[in-house]
Amino acid sequence: MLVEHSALWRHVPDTLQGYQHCKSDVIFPLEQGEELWREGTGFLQGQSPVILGRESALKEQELIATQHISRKDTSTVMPVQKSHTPEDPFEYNGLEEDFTHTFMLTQHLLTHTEKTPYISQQCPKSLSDQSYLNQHKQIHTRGKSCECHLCGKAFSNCSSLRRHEMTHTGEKPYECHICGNAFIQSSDLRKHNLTHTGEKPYECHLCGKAFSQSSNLRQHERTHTGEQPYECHLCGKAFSKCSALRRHERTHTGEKPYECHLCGKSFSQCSALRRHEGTHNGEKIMNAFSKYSDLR
DNA sequence: AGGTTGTAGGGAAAAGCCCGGG
DNA sequence: TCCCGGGCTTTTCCCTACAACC
Repeated sequence: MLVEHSALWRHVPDTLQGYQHCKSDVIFPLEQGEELWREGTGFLQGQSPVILGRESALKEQELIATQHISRKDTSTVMPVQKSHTPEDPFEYNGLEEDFTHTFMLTQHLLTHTEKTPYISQQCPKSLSDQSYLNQHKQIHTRGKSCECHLCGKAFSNCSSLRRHEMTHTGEKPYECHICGNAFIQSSDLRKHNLTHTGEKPYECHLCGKAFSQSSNLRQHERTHTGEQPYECHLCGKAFSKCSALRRHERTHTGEKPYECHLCGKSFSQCSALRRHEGTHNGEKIMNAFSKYSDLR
């Protein structure tokens, strides 16, 4: 099974994350051997060259990750898994070590690929990875004084850091009394509670449709505005949401991750597989019917 | 013509994480 | 410092429509 791109994407520092780029904007060019970053001309021109100046390292990283990362007890059919929990570790075949977070694994992988440490120009600190260094720079440039010792990310106050550190430790202090799901932040629990109450406080002013989360409303509003911020860099076709772009990109790559367990035929979309499986059900019914007829 | 498939539009639900303000 | 609300982002699953093909 291929590692999902989120493993790599999570590794991209915030200097990228504020941008309206689907992660495939970054990953796909890498797969095609393109440069994300060129001095003054890169498609993310104007951002820190830190990330994109190391496209070769990223390519190598993804290649290695693709070759070595496997999830324990993976299903061969399901293409993408939910986010990973501490109980759901990643395994690096090369060393047979478990990593509770994908980013830890990617960081670890870099220890095999990069030899030169990255030195902060503002302090004596040296870091094993340039994205760490990028995070670390915020301490000097943005007055962020609290730094995560695990990933290098910097925060303006230590309570933010403590909360962030829970993403590493797996600590989730806010638990739902109804279903037992736990969350790092109280606001996340409140958001979750709306799924139990059915409350939908966000209403579209154009059609009145209501949503439980503001982001779902925003997604919906694009159906009114026609906004399509996600563009395929191969054919130029644009989509209103990132997942639609990623689905579309499979038409270029030929990737068909959904396989029929009855006939082995593969499909690019889950719903296409399900529809196809219905044709087998029709066959089963016809077979049963003909057997019944034979008996009579 | 009808069945099957490829593709895309859009909805729904949910979760992870960060930021800024009180 | 902590809590809270808001915002951004992503993911998965689903249904459906339409066109093309066999």
